[in-house]
Amino acid sequence: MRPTKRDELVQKALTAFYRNGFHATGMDMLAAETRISKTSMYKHFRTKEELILAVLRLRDENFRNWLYRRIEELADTPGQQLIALFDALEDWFQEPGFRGCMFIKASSEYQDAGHPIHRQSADHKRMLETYVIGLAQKAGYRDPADLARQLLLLKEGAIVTAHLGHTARPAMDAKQAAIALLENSEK
Amino acid sequence: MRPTKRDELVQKALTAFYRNGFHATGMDMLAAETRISKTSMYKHFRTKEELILAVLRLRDENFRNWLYRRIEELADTPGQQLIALFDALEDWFQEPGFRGCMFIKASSEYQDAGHPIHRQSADHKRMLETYVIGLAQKAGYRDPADLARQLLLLKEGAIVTAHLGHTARPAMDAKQAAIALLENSEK
DNA sequence: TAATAAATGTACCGATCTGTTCACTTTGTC
DNA sequence: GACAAAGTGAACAGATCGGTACATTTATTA
Repeated sequence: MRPTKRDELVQKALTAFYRNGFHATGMDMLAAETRISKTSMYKHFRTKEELILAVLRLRDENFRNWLYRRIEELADTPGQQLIALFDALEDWFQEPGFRGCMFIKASSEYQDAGHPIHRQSADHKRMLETYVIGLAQKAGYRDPADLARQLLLLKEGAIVTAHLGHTARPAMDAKQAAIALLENSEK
Repeated sequence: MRPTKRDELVQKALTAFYRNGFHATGMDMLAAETRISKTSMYKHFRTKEELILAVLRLRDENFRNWLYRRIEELADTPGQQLIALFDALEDWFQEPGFRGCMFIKASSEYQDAGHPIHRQSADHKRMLETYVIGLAQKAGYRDPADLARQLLLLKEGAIVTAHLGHTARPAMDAKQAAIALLENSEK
């Protein structure tokens, strides 16, 4: 189907929420910034929460697609791709508008474990975990899940540290640590 | 010296902000929850932001004191203490009210690099870094700063992952990774 | 006991919040 | 050109936002 006002709204809302936060971004402000009328917004989404959930779905799709492709560009073998993950992170951290992970932010503002926004954020992290476990399996490691979880701790740590410190350095710190972990892991 | 209303307010505000978030916790709600009148709150703090900054100061003091002591209880030598950090984290994750790192949340809701709340959150992380570098130095590692930054990435990653996944497991994942990193590091 | 400081309750301010209503204009399709 | 779908602007509701005003009560201390 053709891209329409709805997609345009979700895309622009993503930008606004990512830059300003969820609670801090009101629907009036959103209407002004996207130049889409409030009436129209509420015709597509019954509540702000539904809009946020749509934004998170788009973010998940965009981010994972980007990451997977970038990793494939950077490395050929699964073993090298596990390391290339951190080179991709560095690219991300160096982007001008980098403000950390949208899902960490979302789960920070909607903390209840049962809240749809919190659950959807957790889903995103689980999908990434599945992906990295897959790489570790293909690379032939004996405990791919353990290894993947450790690498992902480095990834999450690098994201929040890069955001708080306003530097891309954590990407390379994490990469060095990841290399050490891989060298230490049995096949 | 008896605890004053001011201290009581800051202490209770900490609990409320930690559980509900900063934007989502209004001053009226805060007054109701702490049973301290709004008038009184605004006599001690001119703005909500000033209150939040006081809350973060208290949190920093409480958390670092707790962490340092717990680590000293758990291990004697600097080398062992670097690992005990992750046992301490596990204790924290298992506490009933655990909701992640207050400073990550704060910097998530107040994202501008120059914002006082963001800066103060970054200060907290810097002080922790100084502490861990100190341990790595005393333990005799050749590149204590590099090692400390890597260990801290594991720590931050474990915190956000424990919060999102509602499990304490990331503490032990991080601990295993930390042990591997230490074994791999030259003295 | 009297003076003083600290805390209270309540009502209020203007602004903003999420969400709705309504009359009107644009757009795409047959 | 007719018609329906989609989008618009502006006003509005009821609640809440951060913050203030004021008169009253409670504690501390001389």
